[in-house]
Amino acid sequence: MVGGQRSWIAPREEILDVAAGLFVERGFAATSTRDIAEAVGIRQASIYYHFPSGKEEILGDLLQRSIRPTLDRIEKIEFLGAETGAAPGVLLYVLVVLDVRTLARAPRNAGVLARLPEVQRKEVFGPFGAARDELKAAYARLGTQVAATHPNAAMTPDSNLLGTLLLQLVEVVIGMRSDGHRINQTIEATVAASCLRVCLADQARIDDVATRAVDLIGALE
Amino acid sequence: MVGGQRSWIAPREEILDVAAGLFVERGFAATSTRDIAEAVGIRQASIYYHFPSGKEEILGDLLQRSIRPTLDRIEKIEFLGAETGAAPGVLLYVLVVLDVRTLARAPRNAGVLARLPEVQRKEVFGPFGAARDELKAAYARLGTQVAATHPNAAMTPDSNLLGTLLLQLVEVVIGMRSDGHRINQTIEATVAASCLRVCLADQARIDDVATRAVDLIGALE
DNA sequence: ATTATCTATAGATCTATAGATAATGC
DNA sequence: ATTATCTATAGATCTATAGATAATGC
Repeated sequence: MVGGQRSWIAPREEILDVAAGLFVERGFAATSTRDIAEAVGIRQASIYYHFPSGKEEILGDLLQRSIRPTLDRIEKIEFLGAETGAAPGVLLYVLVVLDVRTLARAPRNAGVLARLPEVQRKEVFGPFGAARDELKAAYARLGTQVAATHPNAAMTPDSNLLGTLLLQLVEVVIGMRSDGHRINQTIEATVAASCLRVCLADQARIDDVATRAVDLIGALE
Repeated sequence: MVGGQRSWIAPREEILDVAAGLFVERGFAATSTRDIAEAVGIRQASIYYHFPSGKEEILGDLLQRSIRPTLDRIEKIEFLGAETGAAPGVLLYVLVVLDVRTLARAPRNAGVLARLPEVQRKEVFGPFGAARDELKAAYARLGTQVAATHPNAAMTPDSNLLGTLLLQLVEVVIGMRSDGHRINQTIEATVAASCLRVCLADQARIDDVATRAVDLIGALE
């Protein structure tokens, strides 16, 4: 098999890509295995050769792929923080910009998948939920550290809530992409600055952090 | 018909309530008219007596009900701003707290419905999307006014983006409710303060605004 | 022998309509 | 006559499996 020519895509990959597009646009339950097969150009039953458990297996794979780079990044950033002694504000800024960028570049706007009702509900997707909780916890840790240095640290939100707010801000780009916006550097920087503001940082500190974040972003991307 | 006893609910209302719960939990496409009927305790075909167009009509009704009080509120608040000369920060704070409270109290966490893929996609729900754009525009107006009074107003995000960020922050409570959290006054206040921070407000101003917002919130609720 | 497709199909849905039934209102 | 339900059902899906086919690899 394995036809030659130009731009050959492994069939499993093509199914994943096409299914991602349909799941994002129509939702999981509203997308049939036949819809996916037709969009790929194969027969409905052939889906089961690559994904014996059907649609759920496809979505499970997509979720895992979408969260993996983000989890790796947390480790790198927190290691880099311990290593170089970079300020928590810088680390948070870096994490936000890179996560925003990942969401902005994800094929088919795959970030939408995390919000599908089936993902919240079916236990098959439990591992994804756990990974997302890790990400939220990282935002909570970094955010709390940033706020702790503020003179009026008594106003810092509860750490869990702060993590939730920060992740919520980052994920604004998912909806923006759905609405047809292109995510540019201005948007990246605004989201990152907004995250720092929610952590009580003032403008002077944000300017300083943004400057110092540039190199780290370049190094980690 | 119209049986007496205690706590009678109009059948149409009961269908709406039960369907809201199922749509929120499983999604639209994954909820069949039979699921709804069984949960209500009637036969599948009887749904069509109350909603001749089926599921879409049910969801359409639910969306309209969920956005209506919010749109009314915008008018009231902006009228009240012109009337009393209240500072834009106070108006924004009031709007955020009341919207958070509405989402927190919505039966079945109906705020989730707005994010269902079918709502974004099907043109039947266009009016709801338009209403939501109005809400976003109100956040953009108020947020921009708040930021304009800041000494470094040059750092204000683009108005559209600011509106999107503020609405995104407010809607954090939808996800929190899905995760089983109860939304208390601390959370309300934190979300509202976070919105003001994104609009460049410092802690002193937030404290002042929060104090002055109390009466307006009471008056409008 | 393995890989990757196909055809065909059972069995289980799901939507929406036609028409019956029964109670209440006028 | 109107309201609100019911039974029954056609017609259209949709999933997942069985088994055939054909190409490639050893």
